[in-house]
Amino acid sequence: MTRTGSPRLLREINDRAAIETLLRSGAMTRAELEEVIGLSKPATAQLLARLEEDGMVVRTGLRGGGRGPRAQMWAVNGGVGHVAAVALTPELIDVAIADITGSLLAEHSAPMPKDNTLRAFRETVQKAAVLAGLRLDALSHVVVGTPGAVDPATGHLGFAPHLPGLVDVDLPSTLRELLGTSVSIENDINLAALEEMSSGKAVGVRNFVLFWPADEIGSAVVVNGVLLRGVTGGAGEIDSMQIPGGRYGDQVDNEAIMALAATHGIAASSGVEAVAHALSTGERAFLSDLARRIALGLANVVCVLDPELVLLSGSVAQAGGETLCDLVAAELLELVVPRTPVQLAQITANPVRSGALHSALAVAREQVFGLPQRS
Amino acid sequence: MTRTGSPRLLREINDRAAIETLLRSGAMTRAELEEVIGLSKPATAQLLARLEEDGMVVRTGLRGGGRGPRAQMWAVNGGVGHVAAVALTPELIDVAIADITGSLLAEHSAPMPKDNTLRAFRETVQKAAVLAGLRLDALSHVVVGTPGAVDPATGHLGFAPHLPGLVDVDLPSTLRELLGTSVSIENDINLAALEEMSSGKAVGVRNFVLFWPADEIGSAVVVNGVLLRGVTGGAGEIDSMQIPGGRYGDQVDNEAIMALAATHGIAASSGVEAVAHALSTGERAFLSDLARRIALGLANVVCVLDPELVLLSGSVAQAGGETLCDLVAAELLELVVPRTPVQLAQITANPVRSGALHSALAVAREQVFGLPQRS
DNA sequence: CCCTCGGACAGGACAGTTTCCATTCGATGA
DNA sequence: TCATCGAATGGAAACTGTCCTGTCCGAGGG
Repeated sequence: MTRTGSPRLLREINDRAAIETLLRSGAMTRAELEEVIGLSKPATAQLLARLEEDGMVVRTGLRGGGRGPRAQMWAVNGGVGHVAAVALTPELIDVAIADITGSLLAEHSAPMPKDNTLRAFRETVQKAAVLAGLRLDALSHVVVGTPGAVDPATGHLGFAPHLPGLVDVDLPSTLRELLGTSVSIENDINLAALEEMSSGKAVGVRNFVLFWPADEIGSAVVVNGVLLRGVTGGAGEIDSMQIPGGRYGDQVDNEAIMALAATHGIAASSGVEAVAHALSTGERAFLSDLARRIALGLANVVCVLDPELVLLSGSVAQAGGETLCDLVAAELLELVVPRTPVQLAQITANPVRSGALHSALAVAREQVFGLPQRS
Repeated sequence: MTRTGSPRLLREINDRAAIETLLRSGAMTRAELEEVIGLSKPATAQLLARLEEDGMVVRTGLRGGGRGPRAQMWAVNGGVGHVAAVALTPELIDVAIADITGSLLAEHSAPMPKDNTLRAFRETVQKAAVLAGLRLDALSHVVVGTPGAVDPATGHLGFAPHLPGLVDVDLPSTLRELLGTSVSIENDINLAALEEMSSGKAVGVRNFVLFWPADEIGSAVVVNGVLLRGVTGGAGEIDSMQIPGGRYGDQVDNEAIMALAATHGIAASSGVEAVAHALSTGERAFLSDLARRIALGLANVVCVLDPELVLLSGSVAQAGGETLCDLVAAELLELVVPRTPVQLAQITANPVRSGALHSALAVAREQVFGLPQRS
């Protein structure tokens, strides 16, 4: 039940601390590592020697400049593990390969075919691996970011995935066999939230909600620094939330936004276009109405979670910019007691794939080093 | 940043494991303790001798019955710390005193006065302490359970507290000075959830929602085994949630339930009475309507959190019993994708004070033993 | 009377700390 | 320009702290 408590445990604790430090801060000298992990000189030296013996760390040159001899620099050996991150959309299969330190080794993408989806998936990942000089079985872990969510009980992809050939199967098992590696599947919005948390607006924020109005609406919930997935993988799937006027999804999805725009005399072929048009022409009434609708649903989320921050992301939010964001914040203030700040998400360049990469790194590091996940 | 990693750390780890085990399982012999914490016989003997020296553990008699010599029984010394749990309602100040092992030492309650609330509070707690043979400053920690929630930023009690004399002050600081001890204030529904989690229907459930329709409605949210409080202390305050028909609170509070009952020809002086009456006369239509209203709000909570379980508690839910519970579950199934089970809460005897006691014990144990965890 | 179990002691293994020494190389001053 | 100093690196030996294995003794029950 409880930990063993033998001296061996100390080794593990210190080894993990050292590798974690080297991963977080990059290459450093033995003296710097001492400082961070709090071990003495001989202990740190032995630790590094042992990890080098095991191939876990490598020497990466000498540091010059200061007084005294040039200090040996140490870094985690990237070769001990590799990961793949895949962003799946109805249009594209987008793959990135990195080593365990997080260095990007290769990128490759291919259009999503009409059929033979699985085969195309495998070939695209394999091509990316080859570009990185790897075989598929060299991948420690693969994270696939996709619309919809996987129910852990069944492995089926639920919540309107729009991905032909990937429904009604146990997707994690299927992909695991297809690639011959450990695979996990994560909701795309969740991954975007992960990315905001590690290098966007939500750095250091332990409780926030990322709201994503696009073709489909959805959200990601982070509680105590951990992504909330839900028992059936459906946490944050607020499309079916009931607000005054009916289902939330029916009021802020693409069609609803276009319809709302039409009532304000704005003709547009998509919600994004309508918002962009309204913004450029200074049509505030439409944006206010839209903001009120968005805020109605957000208010319910804020009631339940009382988060530190609400982030708006996705194409519609980005089109609306700070203007829409401020309008939503003002409407939200009228509806709920907490004065939750609303901000635009920061990451715009492929947040899903970046988040998948972070997620894959966390899993692979746990596999290879036994590290519990950290950001 | 990272832990020191010296051999001394092992001591701490093992000491904590031993005390945690003794707290969880009660008195035991050295051999039994060995088994649980995984130390050898001499190490465990030394550990106990050292803890006895420090006054942390005591010998509690000998175990007989088996072969061989009678083994010494060891237990945590309850005298190293004491806690108080207070349940505050508009009617009553209800205090319990326990030692750090959780043994109840004294109970005492007094009616809530119209004014001089703070003085009455202090005197009631002090009386309880005296009954337990203690002075106020012997209390390691006091947890006060109350309607409403404390905003950590201001210390003010928000969300309709109904407690005269306790609003518009920095309540934690005020009470801390009043008692001269460490005090924390916790929402009553949150404490009820804590109690369900430690000895009710939610044992082992890491993600659930406790819904509490009574005079006021509210809920508690547990995520990853941790109570979610929210930045302003307002997590779970779903009273102001917007559902079709308006504010959730206006549709399922006491008055709304009576009004709804009236439309079904049921005259009652309270919501509880209306529900009880409907149940005894087999008036299903009213209960169905009520269940639908309740489920509408719950559906939104389930959308956001996708919990493993929804518990219904509070007087109205208890009056409705399994019948109402099943009706709510059925309605919920129509509204959301996840098939979240809905159950009646189990703890009916003063769940708030019991939860406060657990909470206070957790804090005091961390103070006294440095234990990071909750049992 | 013997077997079993609790308690205690001794020797050894493992991990890390302290202390000391040799080496290197920029900085300082003659 | 060159010698010297001092700071920083790398390594080795001796010591401390913690726990484990093995052994022994004595007290009870069967």
